[in-house]
Amino acid sequence: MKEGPDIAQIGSLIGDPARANMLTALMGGRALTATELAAAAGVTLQTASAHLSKLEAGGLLAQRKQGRHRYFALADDRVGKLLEGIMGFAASRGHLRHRPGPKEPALRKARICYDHLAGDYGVRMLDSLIETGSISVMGEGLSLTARGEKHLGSIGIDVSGLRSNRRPLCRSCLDWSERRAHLAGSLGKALLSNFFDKGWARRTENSRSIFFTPEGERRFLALFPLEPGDGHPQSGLDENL
Amino acid sequence: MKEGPDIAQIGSLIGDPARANMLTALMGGRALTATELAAAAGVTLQTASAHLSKLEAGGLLAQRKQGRHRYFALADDRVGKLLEGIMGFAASRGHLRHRPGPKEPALRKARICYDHLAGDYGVRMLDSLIETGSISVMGEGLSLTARGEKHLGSIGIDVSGLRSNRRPLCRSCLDWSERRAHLAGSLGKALLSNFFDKGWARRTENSRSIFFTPEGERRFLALFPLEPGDGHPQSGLDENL
DNA sequence: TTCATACTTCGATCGTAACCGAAGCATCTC
DNA sequence: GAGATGCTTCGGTTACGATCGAAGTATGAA
Repeated sequence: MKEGPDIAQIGSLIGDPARANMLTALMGGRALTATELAAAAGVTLQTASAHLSKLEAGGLLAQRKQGRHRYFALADDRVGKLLEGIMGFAASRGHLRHRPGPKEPALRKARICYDHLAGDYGVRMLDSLIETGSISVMGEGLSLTARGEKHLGSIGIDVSGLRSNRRPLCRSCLDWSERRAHLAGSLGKALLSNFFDKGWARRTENSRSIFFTPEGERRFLALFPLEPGDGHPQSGLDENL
Repeated sequence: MKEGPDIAQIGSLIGDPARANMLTALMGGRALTATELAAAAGVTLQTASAHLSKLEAGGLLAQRKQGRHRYFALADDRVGKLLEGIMGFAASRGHLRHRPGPKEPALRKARICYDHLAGDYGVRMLDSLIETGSISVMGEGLSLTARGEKHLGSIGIDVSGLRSNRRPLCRSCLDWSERRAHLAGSLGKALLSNFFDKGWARRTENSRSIFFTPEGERRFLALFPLEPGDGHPQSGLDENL
């Protein structure tokens, strides 16, 4: 039969638990050293080294040498999208890896998805942007309105600068915990960076979850209000789970 | 670390060559028996049976008993989308499973992707629909215009009937061979069925490729004309590889 | 009932890949 | 230079899962 691309190869790359743990850790968006990834995967350094070689040879990872450290990161955002897609599918089938632990709620509330905000807060942000007319929904796609450009400009997002980027401005990304869409693309990245810069939120160690300060949380919720009782303004974006 | 859904489990399901062959064969859209799938995977019936049990337990396959046959199919179109996504990724990394063989050109020209048309012809069809104003592109999404509804109605597609369906009407699907988008969704399915019903094209045995009759090919190309020299009318849809 | 077909289950084999200890190489610090 | 840290390579063990032969079950045909 031998038809089409070899899905078995990348399946087996993702299929090993140690490698899957590494990839999941790297979904946090920042580059990690081999030692950190070994800890994340729960294996020794030698084993991790072998896994990392395979992942790199398979085109999933990129590495950058820096002094005596070797930093690994996802090769590009297509890898992130692929992984989030598989996560969404796995979540929909109930293949959760764990009994819900103490870190689970934080992860569902706000986490990083490659480079943008996901989880309850991520979904809320997109919902609010749509509800207030900053982003319009067209079929499966999203586009920033003139009103939205002004709105985001007022909080310090340089939209025209982002437009010159090759990467799409708005993109929807299916959230595995909420099973609805959140905002990806260069705008999604810029918004999350903005929150970090302002000190509203920060990354947490060893986890994809994002910690909001009380003040940051207050400001975030005020900036992205939601009409009470109207939980699902995203027409056509949440049907695919 | 143990965060999020278990991507390793579904990765390992897809990661075995025999199972990957089975899934690829089932991307053809029709249900196959265990014996047929064993042949497709190149393993004995006992081995195939074990694989099919795992795939079903993992939620990738659904089975239907019919007499003494047991038919297997992809569980739903989300599985198809997941697989096509992985195929697209694998193709972009050059993980082709084979040296290009004799069946390869036919597969690139026209093939079935779960239930709709893919390959060169699939991409052409969407390009033409966009160029003639039947479908409009909005960000990453697609929507059928009033003009398009009339146009397709004239060839026997009942668009209003499709709209009542829960499944989205238009959806773009990334084509692994062309690396551009083709039309999925209920409309994509309806169009391919229409071609089959009219006798323009038919499925081929043991392959995902679609055979067009000379007459059908002529009609198809006439129905979906393309401005010469304008190869890439899809703005924003082909950037993601 | 008898036979054939379609498939599953059992049991055993076998190959591969994950794994780690130990040693080796590279880079930084002092 | 000496020592420490970060990582890779080598070699050998081990465990898991893919595989198939043989036997067992279910459905249909004669």
